[in-house]
Amino acid sequence: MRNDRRLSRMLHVLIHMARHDGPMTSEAIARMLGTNPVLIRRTMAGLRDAGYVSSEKGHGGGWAITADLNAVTLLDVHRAVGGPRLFAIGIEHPEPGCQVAIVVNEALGDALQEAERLLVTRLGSISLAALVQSFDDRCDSVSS
Amino acid sequence: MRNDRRLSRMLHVLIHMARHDGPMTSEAIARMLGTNPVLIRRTMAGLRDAGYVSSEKGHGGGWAITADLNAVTLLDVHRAVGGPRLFAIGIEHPEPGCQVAIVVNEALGDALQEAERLLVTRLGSISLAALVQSFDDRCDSVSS
DNA sequence: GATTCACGCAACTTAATAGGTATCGTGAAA
DNA sequence: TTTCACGATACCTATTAAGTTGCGTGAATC
Repeated sequence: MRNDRRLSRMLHVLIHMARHDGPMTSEAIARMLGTNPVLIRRTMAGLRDAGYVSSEKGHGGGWAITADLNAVTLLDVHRAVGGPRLFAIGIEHPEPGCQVAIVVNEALGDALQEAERLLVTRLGSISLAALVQSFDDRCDSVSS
Repeated sequence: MRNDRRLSRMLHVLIHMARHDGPMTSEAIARMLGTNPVLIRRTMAGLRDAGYVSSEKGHGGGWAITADLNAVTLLDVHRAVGGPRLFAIGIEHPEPGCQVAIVVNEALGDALQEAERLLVTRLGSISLAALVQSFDDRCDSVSS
C-alpha cells in the first residue's frame, strides 16, 4: 500500500483553512487535494471529533477551524486522523521461550522505539501556527 | 497490512544459523518461524544474492551462513531482504505551485527524514556478531 | 540408475488497509 | 420547496506481505 497521506493532507487543508475566511466545503477541499469529497468527510470527521474543526450543513456550510492554532501540534493531528502506525516494518511475535527471538526483537524494537520517540517528539513540537508562520515567511521572502 | 516482518525473521534465522552446525533446511527454518518453506526460500534468496548465505540442493543441503558476522549489520540485512520502506506514513505529492503544501511537506518530510536517519544509523551500527554476543550474555546471566 | 531430498521458480490466493466511488438520508439556508 | 452540504453506508480498487500449490532440477544416497 502507498504511504498513509492523511496527516499530510489534513495539514495541507488546515493551513489553507487558517488563511481562508468562512467555511470550506468538502467539495472545494477535495478539488484542492485532487480527490473526492467523501474521503475528505471521512478523514476530517476525526478532526471534528477532536474538536479542531466544525462542520455545518446546508447553504453556506462546510468546514471551519475551531482550534487555537498554537495549541494543536502535528502530533495532535496525526492522532486525530486515527493515529495510524508510523512504521512499515515491525518485529515478529514468536512463540515465547525462544531466547534468540527475544534478543533479536529487543535490538530491533529498541531501534524502532527510539526512532518513534524522535518522530513523535518532533511532530509534537510543531504547532499549526508554526506552519502558518513558515508559510508567511516564505511568502515574504518570495515577494521581497 | 501487518508490519513487514522480513527483517525480524531473517535476523532470527541468521542468529540461529550462527549457532548451528551444518546447513538448515527451509523446512526446518519454516517450522521454527511458524510459516512455510517457500516463504523462507523467497526471503532468503535476497540474503543469498547479497552473499550472506549459501544454499545447497539435495541430501544434506539447506542454508548456511557464509558472511563474516562482524561485517554484516542489521541495515545490511534490511537491504538484502528488499530494503522495504520504513515508514507507513508519508507526504502527499501535490501539484507543484501550492506553497502551502510545500511548507507542510517540508516540515513533515524533515521530521520523517530525521527519524529515518536515526533508524538507519542505529541499524547500521549493530552487527550480527553483536546479536550473537547479546544472546550469549543472556544465556550466561540466566545460567548463573 | 532409481529414489529421495531440498532448493528454484512460477502462479495463485489471502489479508490488511488507504484510497476512491455511488447512493441515499438529513438538516439548514435561500 | 428547492438547493446545498454534511452524515452514513456500502461497495470497489490498489498495493503489498504473507501464505499456498505444483512442478522442475540438481545432488546425495541406496
